[in-house]
Amino acid sequence: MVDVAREAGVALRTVSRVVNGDSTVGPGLAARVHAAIAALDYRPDERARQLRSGVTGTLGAAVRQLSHVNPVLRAVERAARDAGLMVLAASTEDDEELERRVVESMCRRRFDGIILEPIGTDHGYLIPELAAGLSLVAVDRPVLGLDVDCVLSDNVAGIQAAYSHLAERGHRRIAYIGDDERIYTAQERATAFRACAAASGRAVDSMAHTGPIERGRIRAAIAAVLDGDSPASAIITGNATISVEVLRELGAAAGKVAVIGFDDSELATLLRPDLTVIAQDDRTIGGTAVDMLRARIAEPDRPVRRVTVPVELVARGSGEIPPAW
Amino acid sequence: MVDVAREAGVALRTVSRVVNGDSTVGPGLAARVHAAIAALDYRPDERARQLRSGVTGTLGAAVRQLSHVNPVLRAVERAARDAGLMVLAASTEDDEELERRVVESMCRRRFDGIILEPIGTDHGYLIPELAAGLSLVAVDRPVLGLDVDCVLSDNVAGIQAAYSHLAERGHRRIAYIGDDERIYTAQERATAFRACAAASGRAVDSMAHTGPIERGRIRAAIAAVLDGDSPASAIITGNATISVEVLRELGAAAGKVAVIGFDDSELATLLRPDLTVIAQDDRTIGGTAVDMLRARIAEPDRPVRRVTVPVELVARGSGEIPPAW
DNA sequence: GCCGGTTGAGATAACGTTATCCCGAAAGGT
DNA sequence: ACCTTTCGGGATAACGTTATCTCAACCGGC
Repeated sequence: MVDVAREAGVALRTVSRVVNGDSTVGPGLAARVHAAIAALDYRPDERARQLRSGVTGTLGAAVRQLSHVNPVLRAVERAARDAGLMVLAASTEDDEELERRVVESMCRRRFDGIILEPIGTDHGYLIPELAAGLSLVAVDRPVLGLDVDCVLSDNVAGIQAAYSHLAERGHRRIAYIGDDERIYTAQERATAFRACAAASGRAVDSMAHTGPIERGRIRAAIAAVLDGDSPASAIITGNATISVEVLRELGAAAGKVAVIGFDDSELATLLRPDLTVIAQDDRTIGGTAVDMLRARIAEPDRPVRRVTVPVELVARGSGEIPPAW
Repeated sequence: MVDVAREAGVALRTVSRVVNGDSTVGPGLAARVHAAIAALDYRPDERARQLRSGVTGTLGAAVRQLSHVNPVLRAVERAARDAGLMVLAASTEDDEELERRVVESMCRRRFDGIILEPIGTDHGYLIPELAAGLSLVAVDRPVLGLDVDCVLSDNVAGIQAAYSHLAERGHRRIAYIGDDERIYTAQERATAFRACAAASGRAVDSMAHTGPIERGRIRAAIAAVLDGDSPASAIITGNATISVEVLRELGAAAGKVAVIGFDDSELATLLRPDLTVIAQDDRTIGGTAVDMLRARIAEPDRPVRRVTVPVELVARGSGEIPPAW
């Protein structure tokens, strides 16, 4: 910048004014400065600008896997863009240690705020950051043990809707195959399922199968649920990946048993019959997360809010298969 | 930092030494400084550190859609992490203007280098950045008109492999349904297909259908190719999204016509028969991109390299369906 | 001819770090 | 007792910006 000033024969401050489009600089000087900028390949340094001016205009997004389908992240990017903010994202890979490194790195860069899909149970490292003024909104799962803004889907209502949908169509034996219950959403959905089953007076244990997503486990769960003297006539799955694996294992039998999947996906309309799903409102979740983050940035001491976004049951066929008597 | 120094009763420079784990500071003083850091909720400012020290340790990734499946990005993140670099990513949304904003923003932040999935045809805005020392590697598509490092899949060999695979199994009428040819890879694949068809002495035009991904267009293309007096017995698709749409439209007819899809995906083993695909070597593409970027950062004047990564035909069933005579 | 207001532009001091240079004291050798 | 090392630590000056203050010149009005 000092070189540009010398080249243009003006003061340092005038170069800054030109770069920032300050109107108090005459057109002649501005042209000289622009010429000097082009001649010297001058690039302004955002870090120095932020350091001096104090504004960053940047949001961080720490999500499980950047390279996976993540409609919430898409909504976050869109909402942030509409608000004139830039989003820089990184993956946490479902690794607590990596999550910590990513978030701390974003803090050191003084991002205005962070949207986090939290993993694991120990978020103690956040305490000093929050004390030092970090604005944070958790998405999809709460930050356990810490009073932090968050936006969640209504998992319980989703499972209830699926269960009722099936029960109303005459299903008496409804099974649930879900993800590892160490994951918050998986635990919440499985618990909701067990409550539904218990409320309708049925044996719970034989119908709820949860654990890590492995082909062998899914196959065993399906076998346990469909074989035997009183087989299930309907299956609710715990998330999109489980849905894929269950449908893969069911194969030709997919038309014989009712299936409702948690999470919508492009697969849902590829299969025959199309998959009935409990769809999360990703647009609303992402948009709300950005709104809440901006509100917290503007007013750090505002009360913590926990927002639950409704889900929607989308009937497409697989959930409307009647029980085989 | 100056507050911490005062609190601990040491010089500013000593706080910096402690934060950076400099061994020349005595354990007693270090403990005092750490206590002061904790007491004052001091967070080091990465921007100031970078400004002074000159090192950022950060790579930018500008990809089409963060929230879509992108195995290359995953490989990039992994390789960068192994090299001790942080990756911050943003979406370009297939929008030239947004790509420019994202890349320029990363430049102003002085990221060490950028990995870019370039879109569109006009990358003139990159010229001054490159002149000013930007390290950049293009992935999946080249930066048209500019001599820039890039890592590409061997699209031509992939199409040739698919065509031969089908021809060897007796298919005489092979069709291609691809993406909009304004997209580089789509154009390259379509051209390769036409060359294959011409080489085997067949009419080309009626068998190659390209254009934007819209359900109506795909349906019309399939109808044009399968109906009529000499219907195609095999279809090659131009990318994963086209594969999904083609299979959706084929429906029950999917078992009657051979299909080879470009790009592997989790869908491929969900359908019956499983989908034969031309799989890109995402791991190698991502890893190579990071290697090349690091090499260019280390040696800005090294000659530009264009690397083509082989693809692999994975036979799973759908590509081995014999022609129906 | 003087005064108040506007307008264009320079000087200087931050922002929060680290690099460089320097110094005092303790340790070790003759 | 003196000289040299080594080591712990301080003072000061950058890094590339912008905020704040200042100042000169110009202009119209009375």
